[in-house]
Amino acid sequence: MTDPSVSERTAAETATVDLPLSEGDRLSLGVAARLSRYLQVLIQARKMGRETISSQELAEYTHINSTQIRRDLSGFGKFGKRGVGYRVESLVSEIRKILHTSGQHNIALFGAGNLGQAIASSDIFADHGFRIVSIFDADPEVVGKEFGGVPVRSLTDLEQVVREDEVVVGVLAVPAQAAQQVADQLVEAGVKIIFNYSEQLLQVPPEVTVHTSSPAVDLLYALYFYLA
Amino acid sequence: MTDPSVSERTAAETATVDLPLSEGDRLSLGVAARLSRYLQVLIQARKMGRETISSQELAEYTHINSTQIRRDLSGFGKFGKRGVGYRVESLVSEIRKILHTSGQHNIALFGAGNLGQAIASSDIFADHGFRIVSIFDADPEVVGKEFGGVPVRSLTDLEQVVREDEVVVGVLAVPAQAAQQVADQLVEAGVKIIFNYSEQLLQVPPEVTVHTSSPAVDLLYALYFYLA
DNA sequence: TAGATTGTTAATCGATTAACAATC
DNA sequence: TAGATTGTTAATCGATTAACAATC
Repeated sequence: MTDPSVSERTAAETATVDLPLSEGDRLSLGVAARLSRYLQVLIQARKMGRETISSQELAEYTHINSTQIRRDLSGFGKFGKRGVGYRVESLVSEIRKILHTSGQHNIALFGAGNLGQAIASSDIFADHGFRIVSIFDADPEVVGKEFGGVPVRSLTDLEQVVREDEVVVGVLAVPAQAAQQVADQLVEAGVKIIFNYSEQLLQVPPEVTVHTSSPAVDLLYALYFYLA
Repeated sequence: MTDPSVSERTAAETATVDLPLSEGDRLSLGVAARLSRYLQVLIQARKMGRETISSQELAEYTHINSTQIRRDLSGFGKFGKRGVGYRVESLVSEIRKILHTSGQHNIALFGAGNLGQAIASSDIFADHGFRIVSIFDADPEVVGKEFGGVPVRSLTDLEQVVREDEVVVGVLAVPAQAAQQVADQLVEAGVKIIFNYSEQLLQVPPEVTVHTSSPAVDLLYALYFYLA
């Protein structure tokens, strides 16, 4: 609807439609997904001390065509310098503004097993502005411990933590057979985004978004192009 | 190029072009990605004892439009039954045939820390026909141990294992600062697909595919639609 | 039969790409 | 200046969707 590339328009229509996206507009699924991926690379490039980056380099790391990257970005402003590229630091903040994710967001982690501990002690979420406020585990033995500086609590505290710490995302690193029950409790507590690392297919109301992580599926996909 | 939906064709062209994809054709990136995701849901549905599934149900779990699912599948044959849906078991094997991934594929895992152990002891890869033949770790303390029945070996054995066990994928669950070095060794050994769980941006030759896992990016994306 | 769901068409929308002028 | 890279156009290709006949 706000795509400037649509052909077969009258001149009059084009004049109004080809304007850049105004702040209030909602991004298309594709644009939001791509901007998120640019951000991933930019954050890491910044860590490595890079000051500028070209659309060509972004293309290599994201596997997204460089023309499309420039096109995506130029829809929101002139962020680059011809002959130079984009300033990493400023592009990070521009994309965060566009995605409305400049702030800090709180998440709750479920499961203090190997995967839960790996997540808690990595800074993969922290780098993108997510703070793990609590780890929940069903095992009384681990409740009270800490991983990556985050305390492990009992599932009975779930609703209170969600409310008091304004948790917007629940990350499930629990066994498949426990996943649905935790999801139900998260839905009950009002959480609208569930990130599922278990293999369980989760049943949730339509207003709740479930993202199921699927490394094996990603592998199958990569493998196809290797085999074909 | 083999898309049956392209309009504006002459009748004569249509007659030859609208045929289903022949076995030798290479799938488009999009189709291959979607088929992989159908497979993920089907495998899990089968685990749960489901015998049939409708395009509508597949749509709910994959967030892919149900018409597109039917369209994707009907390009390869008439797999469904009107009024009933698709037989889970047979659809699994049909999609595996299309993706050329009916066989067993060997992978090597790098890093025996929390994440490595979590991967080794889950059956997320096994469910999709991937076998972890070896875990590699730089720490001599853990070399010789086993996780999920898979032995931990020294990185010096890398080339030999890749050759003898026909490893096609390397999965990196190592700290960011160790990732590039392992990637270099994998490239050296001839591995063409690297699955990167570290945050490191990897430099590899063009014939090697790197997939970098990015849970935080997926979260940012989900969050955008929650906030907007 | 009645209800459900596939397979398919037709129309529109968004993604992709090559090409290149503008400009740092 | 010369080289590099953005911003933008124009054309094509693939994805998306509604709708519905076919049929289980």
